[in-house]
Amino acid sequence: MTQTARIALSRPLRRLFDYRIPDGMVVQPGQRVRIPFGRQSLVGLVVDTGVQPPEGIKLKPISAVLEDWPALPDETRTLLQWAASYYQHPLGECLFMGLPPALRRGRPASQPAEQAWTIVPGASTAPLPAHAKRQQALLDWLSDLGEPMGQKDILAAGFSRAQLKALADREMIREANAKEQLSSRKPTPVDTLPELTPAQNEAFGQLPCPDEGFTASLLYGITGSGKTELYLHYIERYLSDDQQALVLVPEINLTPQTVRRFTRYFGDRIAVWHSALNDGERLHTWLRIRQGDPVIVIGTRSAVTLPFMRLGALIVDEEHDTSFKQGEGFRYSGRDLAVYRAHLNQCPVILGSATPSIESWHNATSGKYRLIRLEERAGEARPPTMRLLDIRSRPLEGGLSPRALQAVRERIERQEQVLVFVNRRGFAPVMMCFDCGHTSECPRCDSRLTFHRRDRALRCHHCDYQTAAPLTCPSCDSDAYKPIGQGTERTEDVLQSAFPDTPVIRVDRDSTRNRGSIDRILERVNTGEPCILVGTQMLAKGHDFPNVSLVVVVNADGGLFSVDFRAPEQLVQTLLQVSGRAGRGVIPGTVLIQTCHSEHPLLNQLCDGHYPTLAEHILAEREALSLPPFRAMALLRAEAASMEESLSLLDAAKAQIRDNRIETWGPLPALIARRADRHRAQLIFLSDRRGPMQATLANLCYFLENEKKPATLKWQVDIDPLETG
DNA sequence: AGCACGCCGACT
DNA sequence: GTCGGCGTGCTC
Repeated sequence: MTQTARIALSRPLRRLFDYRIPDGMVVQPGQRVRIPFGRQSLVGLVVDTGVQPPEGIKLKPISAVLEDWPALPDETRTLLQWAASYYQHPLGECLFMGLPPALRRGRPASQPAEQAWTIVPGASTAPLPAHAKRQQALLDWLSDLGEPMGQKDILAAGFSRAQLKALADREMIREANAKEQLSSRKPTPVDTLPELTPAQNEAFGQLPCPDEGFTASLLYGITGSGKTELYLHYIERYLSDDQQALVLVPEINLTPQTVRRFTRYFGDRIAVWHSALNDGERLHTWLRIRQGDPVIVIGTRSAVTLPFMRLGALIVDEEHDTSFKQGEGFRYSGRDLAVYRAHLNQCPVILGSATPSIESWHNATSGKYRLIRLEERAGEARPPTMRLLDIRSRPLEGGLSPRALQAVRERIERQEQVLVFVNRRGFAPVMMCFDCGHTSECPRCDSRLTFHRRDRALRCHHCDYQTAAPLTCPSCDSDAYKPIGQGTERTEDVLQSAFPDTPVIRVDRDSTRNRGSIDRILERVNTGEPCILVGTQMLAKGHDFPNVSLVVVVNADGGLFSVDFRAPEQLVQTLLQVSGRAGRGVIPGTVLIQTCHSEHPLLNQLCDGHYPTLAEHILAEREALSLPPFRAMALLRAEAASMEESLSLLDAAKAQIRDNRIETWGPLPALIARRADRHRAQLIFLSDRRGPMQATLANLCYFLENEKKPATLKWQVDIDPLETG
């Protein structure tokens, strides 16, 4: 009987292809192979062997195996296969996510050893021409070191390739071999961990012991309670010297500061994984993990697909953060995959947050996860006082009420720092004509253009359209054509003129576009000098500003009356997170929340600062409406050149649903129906049971893929969507 | 996704 | 008369 293999390709195809295994070739699942496909030669991943190929097809043979071990180890492969069916995404694309780009392209799974140089014994005494000063300096330097030095470091020290070559030609230095390089690598010194506070110790005692196997825990720790210390201690205490660990963090939290904090205690065991790594760095780290080096990976969501061989613990920090869910393509949740991964590896997973997602809170309070509470701030810090400021019919300057400005003034006079938070969601500055009411709209989207004062540009935040802001109204030519609403720039200006001697630092996507700029800002704030930070979401996330004593929320109302069912959850999380930036040091913190709805129950509960109450409130609402987490939700989105095309595809999809356990809502045009000249609509699915829903969606994808339709008509499914607008 | 084959407009 | 536009069909 001929040997066969079922193979996945890095293509958006919802099917696999069978090949013949030539005599003498050994192939197992997870292995990389080279195969003929049509008239091209591709890299494939073996999914299964000994399969029954479809009838009437002549199998082509596998050309070669790329290595004799599986590039995807069993758990990683199982994880990605599960994810492919859960998220209805083509298996091949999912599996190839588990490979670094170099391996996807078929490059060898080995690392070219870094070129290093070492001195030839006795060479330092031999004479060099007197004019060869740099060569002499290099020779002396290497001689003093007495061990091999990487070429990168030599060049970084100011020497040139020419100087290296000259010395090599004189046979005074030579290339070091791998063994010499390895033995010369010194472990970085590590500090001992600071002691835990009594409250932290109490929580620590409740964390799962790894020999319990799989456990999922929610660590609910208020802002400033020191969750990171707990993670550090957990790894230190429970991870053995030969085990690997994964710490997932939101993109924004993976700053050099975070990494430094871990490296201080774990030295060379720390490896980072995020979108800014280049292909060489990715390959290097991937190989380290695949070889079973006892690394502790700090990474963003895609790190969950790394080929861990001896995973001992998983931590998801700020687990509520929406950046754990990929927003396009393979729309997976890194947090949810981490939980499944822990289950596969039979190891603990800890989800940490001061404002847990409603899903996780539900899992914890219903007993599916263990709930660990840490409700005391570490050190001297006390929770901040939160107050609502009603701004109905109050004069505002740059969005700030007189009372808020007065509060800022008091803090600055006391040499403290202030954070002004602009919740830009639905509150961006637009240009409006005060004579005819004209507002500038994007020609390609159903949205208004945002005014950027720096370069007097009008930009669309939903596509890449931009244009110079006209000086007079484009409709009636009136001079009364002015920006309205508050953006960070306007608030920044008002604050700067009110406090000319105090630095006003704006932190938003525009001011942090350059690499490392956020880090420079953080360092500046950490000097403790009085300053005013003005910014968006970015400021809400996990940073520690010990000298900030006042947080002003310019407008809290964006999420109060949204059509998106997750808006209240996200509003509460954002406001509590940003409030948590106040009073982390010894100075007590105050939070002022400006609102036009000071009687709103959600905002009033928020001022008690007690997240569990809010979470229970939101959960009760979700239950009443049979929304997640009480029912599973999925979304089918469509976009096309016209709304009719989008809606008719969704109608056809809806007609395919015969299972009465699945409820459908829609199809309806999206909140922003036209975006970059594409007309978007969506169909929502809800069900009590995940199984039937998954089966139905799989059939639906099969149907839609085989339905012939114009090339411009695109569709996608989103399981557990975060945005339903 | 590629990459082919295939059938209609402006060029040496 | 040809080069080339991208429509649709297939890849074990």
